Amino acid sequence: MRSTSSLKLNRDFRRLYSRGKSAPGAYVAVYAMKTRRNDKRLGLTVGKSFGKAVRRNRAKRLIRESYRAIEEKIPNGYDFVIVARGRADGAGFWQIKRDLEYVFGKLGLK
RNA sequence: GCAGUAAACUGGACGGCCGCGGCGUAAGCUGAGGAAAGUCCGGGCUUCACAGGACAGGAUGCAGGCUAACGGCCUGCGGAGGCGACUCCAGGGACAGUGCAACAGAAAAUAAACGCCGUACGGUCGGUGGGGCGCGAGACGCGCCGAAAGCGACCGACGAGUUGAUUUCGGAUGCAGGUCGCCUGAUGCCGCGACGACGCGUAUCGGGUAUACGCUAGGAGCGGCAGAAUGCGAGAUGCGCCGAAAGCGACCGACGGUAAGUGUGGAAAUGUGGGGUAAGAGCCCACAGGAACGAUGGCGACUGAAGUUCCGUGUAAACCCCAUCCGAAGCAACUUUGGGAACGUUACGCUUGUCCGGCAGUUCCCGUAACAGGCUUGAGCGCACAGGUAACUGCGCGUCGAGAUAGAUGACCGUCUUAAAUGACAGAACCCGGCUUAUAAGUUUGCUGCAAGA
RNA sequence: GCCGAUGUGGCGGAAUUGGCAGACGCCCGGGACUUAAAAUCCCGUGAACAUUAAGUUCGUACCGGUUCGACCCCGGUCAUCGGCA
Repeated sequence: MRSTSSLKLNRDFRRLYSRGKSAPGAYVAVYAMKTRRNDKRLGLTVGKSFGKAVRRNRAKRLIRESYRAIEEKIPNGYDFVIVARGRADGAGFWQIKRDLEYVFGKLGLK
């Protein structure tokens, strides 16, 4: 992803959960927060209760691909955390992508 | 063809385009599995100064072989199951010792409670064609009513309870109406045994204190034997009371013998039949069963002819004994790069216990340390040949097939194979060998049984 | 990744040298008391079948094994919880 780096530290995730703006969708939930950087950072989370390793990897890949498809339309200067919800298990690529677009629209960042 | 059994394999292929990890200056090349899983075993590798000994602790447990090693694999042996192909088995030792075996049952591992048998033993009692007195005409069988007894069953009640079949006694009365070698006779033993349980078993039923059948406990009666007085002769019979010598019998107790029997139980001292005995017993005999020794064969587990000796359970996935093996920790190991503190010659430490021996700088804390190495060529994979029943081994040729570090494989399409491909189980984290578990659908081969055909 | 522990009614929690499973408490249901409720007292309560009554079978996370007999002993799965950095 050209203009996006990844979030890795636990304290970054904690800061977004407690102080970021959030919006739930059918399959994913997005936390967003403004930063003073001039690029974007993204963290992906799939909880352990979601399923075994194969299902969690599948969900992460679909979300990452969906994010890549709409990355150009999202402004810089933000951190995001995308959380996969339990219903996303078994969902197709188009469903995830439409839901992600809807959620980002809800946050007014599209 | 149907049914089965054993083994092996596949787990879609090719391409376009937008993205991701690794290698590479670049072009480009390459990128999850048969289980990558569970972490149940075994190793490599690394560190603990050296990796030494003993105990504790743990693991394994038929034989021979394979392997780096194993609790794995192969081939056999023994046992169990199957008509068979074949499958399954933690498969050493219970005469080294200790423990445990609830309930039921007389008794559960040191047998003896009941029973059976014996005794010139002790005690209690019984009945009797016997003796005395009195009454008196019926008796036997069947049916009715009531009571009692032993044997069983049941319960929100455990009781003078209810109930089942059986037996005995009594009562009222009805039916019926007997007998000549016969009547009385407590009781015991042997044999047969109508009937027969709500007990036990089997079958049926969706199920039941259901139904059916069988068996058993119980059991009138019949036959034989033992049993006290030389009974009686046409009413020989019946009932009540008194009385008790001898003999007989029963019960209780004592002493001894016995291991046949006793509804239980997973298991009761090997089973059946006969002899034998006071009663009994592998006490003896026949047949059958088991254990030890044993010729022969096999490297061995094992086999087990003839024969000899013997016959008190199970449990060691209870403690235990025997044999063999095991130093510990794990890539978050460890190596490399700082700062501070403490203790110092038997103190600390040597990676979960104890002791002995041995060693010399060791230990702790902080930087939520950093980032690099460890990190992928290895007991590797494929093919051919040779050895071996096989597991496996040797040798030759070819080949390189992920290496991430919040963690890379995804999206959209096309073509082909196909019943379907929109995928069943499932994602490497130092690396191997196994085991175990999950798995849609499909393919191939060997073998077995049945049926048919030639 | 490594190490360890636990699993018994609706809930907590007993039962162990291997011998009657569900003690005890809470919740729940029914009844008594009350005008009604609370509190209190009494009774019941694992599941299925059968209910007039008596009863039968299955049940200690799941699947096997050892044993006459398993919550307990052994092996294997599953789930949950805790610890190490």
